[in-house]
Amino acid sequence: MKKTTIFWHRRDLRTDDNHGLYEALKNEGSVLPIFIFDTEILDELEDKKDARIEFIHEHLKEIKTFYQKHNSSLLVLHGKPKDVFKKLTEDYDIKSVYTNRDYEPYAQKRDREIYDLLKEKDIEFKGYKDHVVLEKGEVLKDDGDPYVVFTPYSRKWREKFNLDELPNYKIDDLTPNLFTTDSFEMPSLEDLGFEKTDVDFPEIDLSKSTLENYAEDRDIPAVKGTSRLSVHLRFGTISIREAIRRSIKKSDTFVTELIWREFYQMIIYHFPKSATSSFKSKYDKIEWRNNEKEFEAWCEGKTGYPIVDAGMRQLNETGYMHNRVRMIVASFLTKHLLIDWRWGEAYFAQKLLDYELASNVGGWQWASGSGCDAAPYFRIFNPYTQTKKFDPQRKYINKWVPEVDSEDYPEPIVDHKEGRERALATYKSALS
DNA sequence: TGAAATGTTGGGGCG
DNA sequence: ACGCCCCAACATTTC
Repeated sequence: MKKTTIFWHRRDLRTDDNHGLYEALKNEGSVLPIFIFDTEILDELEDKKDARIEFIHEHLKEIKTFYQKHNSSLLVLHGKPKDVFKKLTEDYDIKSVYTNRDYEPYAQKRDREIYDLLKEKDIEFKGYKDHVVLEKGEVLKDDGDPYVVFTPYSRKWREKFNLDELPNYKIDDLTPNLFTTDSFEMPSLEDLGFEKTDVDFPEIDLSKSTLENYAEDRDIPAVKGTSRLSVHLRFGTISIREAIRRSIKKSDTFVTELIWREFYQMIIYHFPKSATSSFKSKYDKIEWRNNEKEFEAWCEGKTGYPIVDAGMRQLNETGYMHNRVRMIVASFLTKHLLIDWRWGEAYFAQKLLDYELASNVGGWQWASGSGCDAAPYFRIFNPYTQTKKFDPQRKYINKWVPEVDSEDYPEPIVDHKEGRERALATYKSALS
């Protein structure tokens, strides 16, 4: 049997500027690219019309077309990664497995298991930095500890970053016959137990005008002022290096957002427990009200607070919510309604096309006050003030809550002043 | 990557 | 001209 090297695609659904793929082709012959639809993850998804699965599926088709142009194919599998690899080691004489590193707790555990499994059979498992520009261990305090505060982290990140040294892993120069020549059928969406949706996927906008106006426009939800990059970065349909190359000289504010992303990736790697418990443990003492009826009203966009309801309806209808509004609805849920941030986090996980655990947990813990470098708990957003500042014409509100001025629109679920004071009292007693 | 409460200042109306 | 009050505008502090 011919020696084969596997390249395992995960959250890097592209062949262009892909570090692990580049290394596999550079160092090995006969590379077999694979992707696994992981049932450990898929089985957790309640809605069988999940646009994210469709997004992955669509992009796998594109990747496969690319490989086919090189007389190869893409092997798409369905199952538990461990079982899949056991089978692969029986079907192929595998020399090594290449992949790109993933810093989430589940991925870390999965990769450790695969590493152990392969090691028993004397197969190398090699991971590469691809998802971020600077990873764990590269941006540390002078004493070697990871940063837990954003501002000094970002300062160090910018110090370490060098545009001229930013690699572009082009595989066009590498010999294409390094791929295996097998041919595979890809499972359909239905084979995987999912259905087509009618969701539109956002297209990347890194145009000159968008980036130049980014600092000013990004906070206005009625304006199309953001890059729409999130879902593409999450699934790696664009490389982070390419995103930086195209933006770094045009908008500092935008690059700061990309640094926030790396900051949270680093936090989840160093502090995996923060995915499910408060970064600052004393915040776990807060006595959440966790009223299910109120949670339902929040989910459905029926709180009687127009800006909150607009955000939740945008999320429900499109799988996306403007970032400014994400902060407002998160503050409202955790402060005004005193509902556990994990409930909100889980709802976002279910609905957001661009759901990324590290950023989502980071954002929710920031809003609830429990996170590293979070806002102090007494910073409570006033939904009306936020509306005046960021949606003064109420364009965004009118778009998503057309009945806002009619009798059908509900009364506020809680009075702002009372909600604010209740939150202050509850947090204060938990933290004192 | 707040907002509200409280404090300070200074212009203007008025007796 | 003066003191007094009101209050907007701004600054500071508090939550």
